[in-house]
Amino acid sequence: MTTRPLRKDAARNWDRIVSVARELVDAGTPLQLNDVAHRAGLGVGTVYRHFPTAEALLETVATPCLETLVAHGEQAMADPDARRALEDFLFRTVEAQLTDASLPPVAAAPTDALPRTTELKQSLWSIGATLLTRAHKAGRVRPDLAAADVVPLMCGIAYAAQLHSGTTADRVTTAHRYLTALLEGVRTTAPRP
Amino acid sequence: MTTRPLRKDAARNWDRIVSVARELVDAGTPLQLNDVAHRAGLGVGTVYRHFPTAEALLETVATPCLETLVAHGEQAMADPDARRALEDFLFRTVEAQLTDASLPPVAAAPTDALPRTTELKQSLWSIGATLLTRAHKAGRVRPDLAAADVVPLMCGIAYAAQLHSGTTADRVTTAHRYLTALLEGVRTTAPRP
DNA sequence: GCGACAAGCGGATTAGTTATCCGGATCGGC
DNA sequence: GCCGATCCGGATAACTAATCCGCTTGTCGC
Repeated sequence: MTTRPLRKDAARNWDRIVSVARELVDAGTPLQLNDVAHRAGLGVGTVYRHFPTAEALLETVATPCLETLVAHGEQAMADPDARRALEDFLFRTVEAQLTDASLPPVAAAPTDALPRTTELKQSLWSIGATLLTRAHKAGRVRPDLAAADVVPLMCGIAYAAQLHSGTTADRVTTAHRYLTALLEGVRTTAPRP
Repeated sequence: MTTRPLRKDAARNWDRIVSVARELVDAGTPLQLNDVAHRAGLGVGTVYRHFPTAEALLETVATPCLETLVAHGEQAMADPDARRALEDFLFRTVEAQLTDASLPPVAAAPTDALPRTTELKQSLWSIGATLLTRAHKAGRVRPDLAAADVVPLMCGIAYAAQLHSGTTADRVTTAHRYLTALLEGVRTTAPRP
């Protein structure tokens, strides 16, 4: 059931489109397929054939980042320190959203254009759940938070940090602060005065 | 410098437009001025004259809620318990955003269409800052959070809760949980085990 | 009341955006 | 180098946003 590889020219165009889209995303410009086509030096039809909607293109742009996040998450599950594993994963998730503008809309969308996206999002979701459960079982966090809260909270924190003016680095710092405060609120040991 | 009152028919149309817009917002429909005009039984020109952009109309719809929030905030400043005053204010702010769909976009917008909106947002901002400072001075919260963090965090929490499926009431509960965890993370006294 | 003029109305029309469709070009296997 | 499958391109249709101006209506002085 593996679909045959694209014809050479089609593959080349696909790459061009995605790379133009990546640039636009990084520049903060909203993706408009006609615009992408023009910038890639291609006909509009070509772009619409490869990506029926702007969401599909955006998800394609976001895919590598999601894959990286999943990889890091799986790595974190090997960490013997359950609390640290959770924290690392959460921090990475938030940071990625601030660093890559393609992630927040993809993460927040209730429904996906590409099956692959759904797959990756589910992986992230379950990694978060596993890490949280593990930290909880190890007695390192209180049970105030449920597995279903992890991803939304990360999106929320990224969103909050995004509202601040300043550089991306500033926002990452801010998000880190928020995340720390939140984690402090769910830890089992009392903080030092 | 007070601008003369609207002519009677103009005032009536203004009301109609705002009330139609309110209904659309409550229904979760994005505001389209042509659509609003049609539903209000008015010409498009009439709507565009009163509200040059969809943002202006949305802000007008949101204004009463913002005013209520400001009023509650000012009331909270009279509470002798600094910590409780802060919590009340924060909770109300988050709840309002989940209850009224006009608030989140207005709160998050970096720039406003109406001067009145800017005014109200600044009030909210400074109320939050005051309450936080007061709670801090009373030794009830740690200085991890700055005044500039209050509003973005409330937006972020509302955003996170919004990502959950379920009824509005469910989301309010969820948001409350998030806010509690966050506040727990910045309190000065150690939580009970 | 009535006239005159400012204020407001309406919706046809223009500008801008999104998406489709199909005749023609290109590729790759033979 | 031929042929069919695959893919391209951009004209065009469909939809949405915003403007403009001739006509109507309310208000105010008499």
